[in-house]
Amino acid sequence: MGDRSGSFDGVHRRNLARVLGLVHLEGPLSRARLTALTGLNRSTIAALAGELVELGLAEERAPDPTNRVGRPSPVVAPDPRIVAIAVNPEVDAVTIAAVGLGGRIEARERIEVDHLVAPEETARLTADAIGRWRDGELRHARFAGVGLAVPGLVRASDGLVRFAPHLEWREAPIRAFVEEATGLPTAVGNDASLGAIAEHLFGAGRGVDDLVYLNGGASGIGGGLIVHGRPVGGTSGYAGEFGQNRPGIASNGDRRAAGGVLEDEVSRARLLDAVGLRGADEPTLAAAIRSALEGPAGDAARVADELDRQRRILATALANAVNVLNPSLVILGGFLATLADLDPAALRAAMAAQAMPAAADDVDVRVAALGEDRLMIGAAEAAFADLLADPLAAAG
Amino acid sequence: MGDRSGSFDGVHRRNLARVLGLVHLEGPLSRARLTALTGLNRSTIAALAGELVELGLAEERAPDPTNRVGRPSPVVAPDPRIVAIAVNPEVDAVTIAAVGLGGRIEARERIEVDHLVAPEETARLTADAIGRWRDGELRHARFAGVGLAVPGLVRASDGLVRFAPHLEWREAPIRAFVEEATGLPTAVGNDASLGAIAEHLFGAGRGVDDLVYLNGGASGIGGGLIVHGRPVGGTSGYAGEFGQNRPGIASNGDRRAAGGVLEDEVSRARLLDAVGLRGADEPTLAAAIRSALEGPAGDAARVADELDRQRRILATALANAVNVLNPSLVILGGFLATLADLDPAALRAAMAAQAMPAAADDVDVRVAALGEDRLMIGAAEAAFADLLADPLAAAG
DNA sequence: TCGATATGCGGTCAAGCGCAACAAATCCGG
DNA sequence: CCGGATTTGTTGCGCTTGACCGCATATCGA
Repeated sequence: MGDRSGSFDGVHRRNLARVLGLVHLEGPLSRARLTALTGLNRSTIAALAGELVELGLAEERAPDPTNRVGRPSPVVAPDPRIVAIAVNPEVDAVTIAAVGLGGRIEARERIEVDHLVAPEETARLTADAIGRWRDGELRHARFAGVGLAVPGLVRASDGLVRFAPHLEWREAPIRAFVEEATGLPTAVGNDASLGAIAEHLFGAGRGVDDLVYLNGGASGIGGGLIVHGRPVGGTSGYAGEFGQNRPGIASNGDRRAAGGVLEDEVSRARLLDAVGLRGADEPTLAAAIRSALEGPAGDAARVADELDRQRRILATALANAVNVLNPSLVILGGFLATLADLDPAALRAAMAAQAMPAAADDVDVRVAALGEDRLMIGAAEAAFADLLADPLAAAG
Repeated sequence: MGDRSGSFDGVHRRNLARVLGLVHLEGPLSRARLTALTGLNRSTIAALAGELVELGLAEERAPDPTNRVGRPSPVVAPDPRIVAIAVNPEVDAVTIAAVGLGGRIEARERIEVDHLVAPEETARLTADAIGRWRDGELRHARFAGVGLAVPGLVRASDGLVRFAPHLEWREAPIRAFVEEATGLPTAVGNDASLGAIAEHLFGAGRGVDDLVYLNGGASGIGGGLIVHGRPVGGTSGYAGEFGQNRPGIASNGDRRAAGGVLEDEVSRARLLDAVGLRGADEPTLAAAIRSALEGPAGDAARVADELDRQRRILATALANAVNVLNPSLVILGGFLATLADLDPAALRAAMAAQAMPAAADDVDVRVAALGEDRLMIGAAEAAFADLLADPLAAAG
């Protein structure tokens, strides 16, 4: 029963976490604003802020010049020296970044590889990058931990990658490898789930407590859920695998001949195919689709058909999620954002037609906001989680 | 900002709620057991228990005779005089019950009606029942509130029934009606969602923090989710409408000609049809199916086919939910329980075949445990919610 | 009957937050 | 340029609450 939540100690820790969490999420805040946001007393906020400064987690600055009467309030900001290391191994590269407590990317490296990286190699690359930064541009930084965004199934309890098809990792104890190599506490998560967390905290889903996030990548469709303002992991942390779902009803009689799942039907590869590309980044693909739609009639019709087909199937999947979860927001990233952007009204209408009217009325569909920083921010968030949950235990 | 969660007051209230919640959920507990379960000090538990007794929410009894050494510890039990009124309007009857804090049904009435009850009439029937009980068998009871389990879409914020197709209620402010008629604080919820809560707290889902509940009734398929140990309502409280989902992939080419949703394909009416019945309770239906399967070969094959078809479609819907939510348990109630019981292995296998292997491995499929008391218990839980969340505010 | 175990009870202690009074910093109007 | 109004930081005090300690008490087993 080590939680101590019923005791004074618990209150103090919670309040400390609350203040740190606020400056982490909202950026620098005046003490006055913190008293208003937390409901705590001025004197309490002063004490808590002082304690965070002493722990090296926050800093207090001179008040911002404001044009209002009254004594100016000092500004509490996350200590810029606290950073987390975010790592995202992919098929063609490993991206490593140092992310500050405030959410800023302090440093970033994309290490191109000409072979599939093994888990051990990923750990080594991470340790190397940390070493370089420790001696160089981040000489004064304190490294809070490492967060990995892995494109595959990750068991939350021990950070084991059950299966990452494109990296060809199986039952890889990546957390252990990275902790061993770096000496830092490490968190591991599914890339799409971490993307959902990032969008929820800093992106298109700010302040929204119930949302569904779907991301379309080259490797398939992943996603994540936020319920009650908290990320949903499920029992083992596998939650959010929308790509494996089967939307739409099987036509009567046939025993589900085509075993197609969502990510077989709604796929980036099919879009590339339709416009005759072989690998392109998202803007290129979007531009190619747009120009194809305005090109020769035959091509245009074929591309429009494929877009329409994918949009309808995606709409069914979204409608299913909306019926079950009644979210206030659906966020689409990757090529799903492209698909949505090409005709937002059509997607919305198709979804509304298949979801319960009441639930469909509540839901907003938006495009992801964070771009290529998303996974770095999500992974850093995972790395910061312990610190933010209990600053005293993690930094004291 | 009236939550006071950061202050001592907050600690005290939380601890009080914790102790009351434990005796509510687990039944009578010795003070010694409470200290172990909460991690609080002996003296603290003694004080909290005393306070609950003074508030009239609990009672302390002489120690149970135990065969262990040491001084026996007094037993803390929920005060049997505290009751909630649970109401479930249906097409052919309104069921009203008085449920004790311990979860026991203290009184119950099923009022048959020969017409569809209006919301106002439901409120009146509830007030009448309370009046009779107040003067009669529950003379000494304290009524904590009213909980309604409505077979339809309920907006959580104000207890408005958006649409209850079988009752033909539309935009019915049932909460206001019942509060007006009874003078008691009233909570309203969807019947299946409340059933999920009941099964989670007292039934097949005890102690399970991530579960999916699906109930098959005459009117369709409803459900509820528990995530992080908390019921999921969504933005407006509509969450859990699995019946409106479309499982299975549309066969290529055709534009989803059959617009069938889950509850069109997996339905009690079709099962009744298959065995040639016209309305029967669940045991009768189950018996009819079993005997049909052992009857003439032609009939048996037809019934088996229909069972198989429904089972496959249900399995797809379950697999979708398992992929997205990674629950540790799926609970099936109503005719879905019958469907599962007839061949549990087949259902499980069909689900596992369509879900991600890792997620499918984690999940257990069980049949609901509470029977006809389920909705009464769920509705009572909704009525007790305020009291359990903050005993001081609600009873002081 | 006595020792071991476990609990209740009362008192003391420490910790955390709210509160109130005072001081400081800013704006505004004359 | 000055004084009042306003807002907020600072400081010391007091209240509340739960932990801890010592002692009394209750039960069981030898």
